[in-house]
Amino acid sequence: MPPRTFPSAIGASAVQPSRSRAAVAEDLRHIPWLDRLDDTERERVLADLRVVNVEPGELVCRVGRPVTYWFGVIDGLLKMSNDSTLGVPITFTGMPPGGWFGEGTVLKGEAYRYNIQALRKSVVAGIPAATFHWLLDRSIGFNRFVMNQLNERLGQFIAAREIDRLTHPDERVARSLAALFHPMLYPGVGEWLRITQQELGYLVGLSRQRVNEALASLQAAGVIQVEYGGVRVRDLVALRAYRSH
DNA sequence: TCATTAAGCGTTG
DNA sequence: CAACGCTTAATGA
Repeated sequence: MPPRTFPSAIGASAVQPSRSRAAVAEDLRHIPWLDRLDDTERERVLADLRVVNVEPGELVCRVGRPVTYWFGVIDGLLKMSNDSTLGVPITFTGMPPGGWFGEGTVLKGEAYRYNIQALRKSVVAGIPAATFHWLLDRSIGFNRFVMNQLNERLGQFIAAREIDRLTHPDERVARSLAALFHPMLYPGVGEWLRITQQELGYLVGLSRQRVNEALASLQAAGVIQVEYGGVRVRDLVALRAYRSH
């Protein structure tokens, strides 16, 4: 069975159940821009919002597909990558909880330029492109959120270029981790990031053993704490600036 | 030679 | 069962 994309995953909600009312209510608390809207705006968003469970490997959106939704990660972990049929598969970034993405594509009304795929069982929300534009046209708070998001992501982009230049695996892991702990882009993460060493390996481009070794170094340096099934930050600034010796 | 990796497998949470 | 640690053989600078 070919991987489903987000709209069809919604359409298949009879097969793959939507979230329960209680679960969705809990999900809403994890949407960082919702409290910037007025009552009218929030009412429309709640009417248009779709929240679905996504299985590991499932595609949330696919390169070349026309834009349909602006997406957010409620729970789980997604990865953004290029189209592997067009060349060497490259993972650009991971998308942890609290992250919203696709606004560049929605703004331009173009086709998606990346594949977004679930690395593990996740919960993904989306609002239709029309709703996104409607919010942009009337909510200053929403505009601020999107503008700030674009700005912060530009910083991530520069950081990613730096990571590419780093040769030492420990430093690459440190910077990549720091990016995932970004408090504004991924407010759902907090201090505790649920990510396996294997998943981190996929994102950074290293093997599981090497990631494990790097995490041990970072823990020895006191910047993180390695725990079962994830990582806890102790010192985000130091993690970002970590140098190996 | 040295660092790194994929794969397998036993252990642990 | 998922995540982790450990071992081994292969790879490449």
